[in-house]
Parts: sequence; structure tokens; C-alpha cells
Amino acid sequence: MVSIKQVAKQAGVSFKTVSRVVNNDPNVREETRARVQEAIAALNYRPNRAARMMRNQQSGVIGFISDEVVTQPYAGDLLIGAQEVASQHDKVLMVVNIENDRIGRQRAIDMLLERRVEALVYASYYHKEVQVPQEMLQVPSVLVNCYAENETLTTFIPDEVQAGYDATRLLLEQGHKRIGHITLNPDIVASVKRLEGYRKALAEAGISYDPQLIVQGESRFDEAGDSASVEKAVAELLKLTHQPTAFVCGKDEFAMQAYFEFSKRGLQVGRDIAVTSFDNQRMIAPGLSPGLTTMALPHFEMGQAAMNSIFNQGDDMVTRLIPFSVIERQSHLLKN
Amino acid sequence: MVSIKQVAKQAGVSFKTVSRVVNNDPNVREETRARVQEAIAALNYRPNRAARMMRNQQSGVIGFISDEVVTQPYAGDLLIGAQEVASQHDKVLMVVNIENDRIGRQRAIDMLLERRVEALVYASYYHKEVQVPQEMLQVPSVLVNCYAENETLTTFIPDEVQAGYDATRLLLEQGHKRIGHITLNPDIVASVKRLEGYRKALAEAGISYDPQLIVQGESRFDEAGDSASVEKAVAELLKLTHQPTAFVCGKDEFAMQAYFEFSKRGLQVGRDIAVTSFDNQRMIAPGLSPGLTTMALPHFEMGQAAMNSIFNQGDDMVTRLIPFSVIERQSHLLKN
DNA sequence: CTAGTATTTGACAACGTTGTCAATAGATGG
DNA sequence: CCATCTATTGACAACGTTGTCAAATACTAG
Repeated sequence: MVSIKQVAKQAGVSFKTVSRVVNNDPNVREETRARVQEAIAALNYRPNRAARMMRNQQSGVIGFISDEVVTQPYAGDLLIGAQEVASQHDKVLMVVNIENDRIGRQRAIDMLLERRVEALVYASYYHKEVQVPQEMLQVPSVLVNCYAENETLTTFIPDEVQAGYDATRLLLEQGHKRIGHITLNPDIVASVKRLEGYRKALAEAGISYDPQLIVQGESRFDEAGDSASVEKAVAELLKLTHQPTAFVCGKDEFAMQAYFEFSKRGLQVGRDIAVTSFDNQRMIAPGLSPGLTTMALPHFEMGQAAMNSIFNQGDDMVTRLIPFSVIERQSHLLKN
Repeated sequence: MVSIKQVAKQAGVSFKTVSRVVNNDPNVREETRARVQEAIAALNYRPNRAARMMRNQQSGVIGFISDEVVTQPYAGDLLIGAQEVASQHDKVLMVVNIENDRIGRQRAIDMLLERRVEALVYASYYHKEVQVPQEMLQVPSVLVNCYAENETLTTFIPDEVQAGYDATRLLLEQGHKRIGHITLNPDIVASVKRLEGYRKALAEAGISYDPQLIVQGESRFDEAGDSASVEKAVAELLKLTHQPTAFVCGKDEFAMQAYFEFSKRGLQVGRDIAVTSFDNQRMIAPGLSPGLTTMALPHFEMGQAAMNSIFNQGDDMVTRLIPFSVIERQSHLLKN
């Protein structure tokens, strides 16, 4: 690799002069500058960031620890949002994935701290509580899409309550009074908080809460192919004497399966039943017919917000709720 | 930040001795070693990789340039696969995303080269041709999920032909003779290659190719919500005098929409019609009923393979086709 | 106890930069 | 033409490591 000294030799100047040219120091004679630039181009010289870093004690690197974040569809937007802001500040992201502890959190953090990351982002792939490794506190850090009890880290999480509220409110506005809710596994924060939002919207509309309308859509967490449960959930809800006319589905997959269940029974979303949901899976929601109205998780925005907070130092520790986007398609409307 | 010298002072030894302890040099008296380790722990010392790198001219960093890779569901597995292998070799990944040229390919590569990445991975989020920036050639580089004409870079791409062949073969094995194919946009490599595989399977089974059975499922690339086309495609295929009894769908979304179209017409997948597809969207395929048999893109494997090839230097440039996984659920079977 | 050897430790240079300060060259004014 | 000033350039140290080699210490045998 070519160094500043080789360039200096080639241009017939001292290496300090080359340094000046590289850093756009104005105190260089034009003629000299040209000669140096020529040499730089000829040798294809590139400054060595490691050496630079040694001098000014700044790595320009921000660590991004993800908890399998990229396997979850679109949770990768978190990374992209963060990356975008980082890059605006001329920082680069060093990404480590701690999936199944294969790499090991400890080693991941060591790696990043040895590389003198200027800050750390810890991102989870779904909204949950995490144990923050103590080492993270040595460096400005933020939590994204996860939170820690008793910790003092700035935290960015999606506003689940608001999302539950919005999903329900859209249906209430259409005049529905009986709204079924197929929930996620109750171990999940999202499930609990969204239900809270659902109840809040109901209360605000003066409709009393009926526990019969709440059915769990899956039994164990993230169990793929557990479609039987949504099937059962829909059956159970439609069996009620006072049937729901609208459904809030815990995620787009549930909605998709519900569409099928309705279809089997001769019911049609958009005509007989209104539906809202969560996630805005781009592979599902727009493809359903009618298009699924759904609350999109603010992954990108959380990534951006987290990175921004890193650059706006001095803020005290806060927990910031980032709002979902309400993606209105047609499934929440009934036309007749 | 605490340096080796401060540790040395604390332990009352020369900094060189600390260096030895840090690097597990056996030539240190046990008593001294213990004293140094104590000091290291007390001061929470961590070696500085930048300084280390200056000495041995190795950054330990591998650049990962992605072309929006993480926005595509599960394409992020590419990153994870790569990360896993890198980490086994004690390397860390520096990730730059070049989405919409917002950052700029040039700047991204400059950033990485200034940081003296030991190799570069260029990953695309869907299988396509790319223009490789010349600068990439300065460092060992591989292409993943994309390819470049006239270039001499080792390339890892999914074996689309084989996937098309497998998807078709599964149906042929069940005795189907008329197999409809709803294709992706023909601009896409995947579309063309999978059709090739489809034809190959047909030919091998002695069934003549009928262009009427091939219908395009979308008009423009990646146009979200373009569901009308799958609707039309299914209608068109079912209108044929000699109706297909099985469908190869270009992606799981198509399959999902086809399920709905069949359902509307009183046809049921698994009873009247067999279906195979591509992608194994974990949010769709297992949730359909019957479960969708689909060809899973080998994202993770491509990431691994790419990174492995970086560590197994000396290989000549090759293009390696990575096989899809055949995910057999029930949709390709008819029970009656 | 001494010489000789083996073990343990330390001094110093180097990696590629940038900051500090001194040296040189060119320009200005008398 | 000399003194002074300014613009331009260069020498050197330092950042935190590790490799090389020499110095110091401990150990062994006679």
C-alpha cells in the first residue's frame, strides 16, 4: 500500500507537504499542490484511516449490534435508517450480528470497543426487553426496538399503544361496535400494548370492553405454520351470538389467514367484514384483495432517530416512542 | 482511553512486557503476568486495533457493499451468512448500503478502501447484472447475487435454472401434464432462467412446451399492489380449453393471490390444483393452507460461500451457482 | 563462588498520519 | 542592497502497538 512518504518522494517534496495537500491546507503554493496531486493520482494514493485515527483519536466508526435484526423482514430498514444518518456525518457502521449467541455478545462488544467505536447502537429484531451488557455503557449508546429495565440508555421503541389505538379507531370511525381482536402471543410486548390501545379506543368511543372478542392467534412464540390457531380464532369469534363486524389482526399473516377463513364462509372483506392489521408486510398487504389496511412499524425512522440522537449529544436519557405509519388501503372500509 | 503504557506504569513494568502479556507470549514470568493482568483489569484496558493494524498492516475488516440488500425480506440472510464466516476468521464486517445512490458508490468504496478493508463483498438484493466499480479490483472481491459481464470477479448467484426445474419436476412427478407458469417480469434474470428450467423439466418428461401456459404475473418491476395481473393470469390460464392442473408461481405473493383466485372459483389447492412457487417467504408460505411448497433462495448460503471464497484465496475466478432449497409442504400434492 | 547458560525484561524503531514549530525562500519597503 | 515580513516548506514528535535485539536477571554446573 502506498503511503504519504512515497507520494512525497515522487513529487519531490516533504511528506508533510503531501499531508497538507491531502487535507486541503491553503498554505501550499499552487504549483506545488498540482505536482503533489499528480503524484497522488499516479500512485493511486489513499490516506490510511487507521493512522489518521491514531493521531486524532477518532475512529469514525459506530457499532451496530443487532439481535438477528436482519432476518426479520424489513427490520433491516433499521440498519438502513441508521446507516443513512451515520453517513451524513461521515461515519461508517460496523455491524455485528449476535444470532443465537453463536458469536457471543461479549466477543462482539469486545471487537467493537477494541476498534474504538464512537458509539453503539443495540437493535433488536422485535420489540422486547433486553439485558444490556455493562460494557456498552463505556461508550455513548442507544437501544432501538428494545428496552432495558433499570438502565439509563436512551431508547427508541415503536409506539405500540398508539398503533393499537389507531388500528381500532379506523374501524370505530366506520361505525363498527363489535370489533374482534386476534392477538399475538401475550409474551410479546407488542401484544399487550396494542391491546391497551384497542381498549383505549373503545373506551373513548364509549363502547364497553368484551373479553370474548379477544382471541389469541398463536400459541407459542413465532411458531411458523401455526395457522390452525388463526383458523380457530376466527371460528370462535364468528360463533359468538353477537358477531363482530370488524377485526383487528395482530399481524398481516393473521389477516391473510383470516381472509381465507372468511372466504371459506362466504364472507368477503370489504363487503361483510372490515379488517385492520399490523406490519405492512410488503409481500402480503398490498397483494390481498381488498388491500390490507395496516400499521407499519417505523423501522427506518427508529434507525434514523437513534443515530440522530447519537450525534445530538447532551440529551438526557429518554425513551422515545416512534409512531407507526397508518397505511390505509381498503380493508377497513365497507362498501355496500 | 487507557493505553499499554498506562498499564505498564500501574504494573511497574515496561510497556513491552504488557504487550507480551496481552499477546499471550509464554516468555513472561508467572508472577509478572499476574501483576500485569491485574493492572489490565483494574484499568479496564483494551488493545487498540488501529495501532495494532499499523504495525501488522492488517485491518481485520471486510467491506460489505449492499445494494439495498437489507430491505428485501430475508435478503439480509446474505449479510448474516457472510458475517458468520467472517467472524469465524476473526474479521469484522463494515457495511455500507448504496441505496438510491444516496451515499454514492464512489464514496462508499473510498470509505472502505481508506479503512484498508482486506476484501470486498458486493451484494445485490435481487439477482441481476451490475457494473462493477474499477476500484473494487484493488482488493480481493466477490460478487453475490449479482454478476458482471466481462469482469473477472468470483461470483455467487442462485441457480435459477435448477430452481425452475425443481419447481416443475415436483409437479411432473405427481403426474401433471399441463402446468401453468405465472412468471415474474421478464426483465429479471430469475424470470428467464426459471422458465428455462421449466422447459428443461418438461422436455425431459417428454411433454411439449405450450406457450399458452406461460403468463406474466406483473407488468412493471416490483410494482407493489399489482395484483390485477395475477388475477388476470389465473383467469387466462383457467380459460384454456385444455386447462392446467398445476401452477408454478413466480413468487409466493403470486401463489397467495392465486390461492384466492382459485378459492373464488370453488377450486381448492391440494384437491383440485397443485402449486409450487419460489421464495419461501416465511410470512406467507407456511401460513397458506395447504402450506406452500416453494423454492427457497439460498441467501444465507451465498453469504457464507462468498465469505469462504475470500478466505480460500488462490482460487481462480469462478461463477458458482448456489442451489435453492426445495421446501416441500403440501401444495404440490393432490389428495383425493 | 564463578562461569556459563537460560530465562525474563526492556530500549528502540517502525507503521502512516497530523500538530508544532523552526527554517527557508520570496517579496516589500526604505 | 539590506532589513523585515510573509508565504511556503520541512524536521520532528507523537498517537498505541509489535518486532528486533540487547541487557539484566535467575539458574545450573563445576
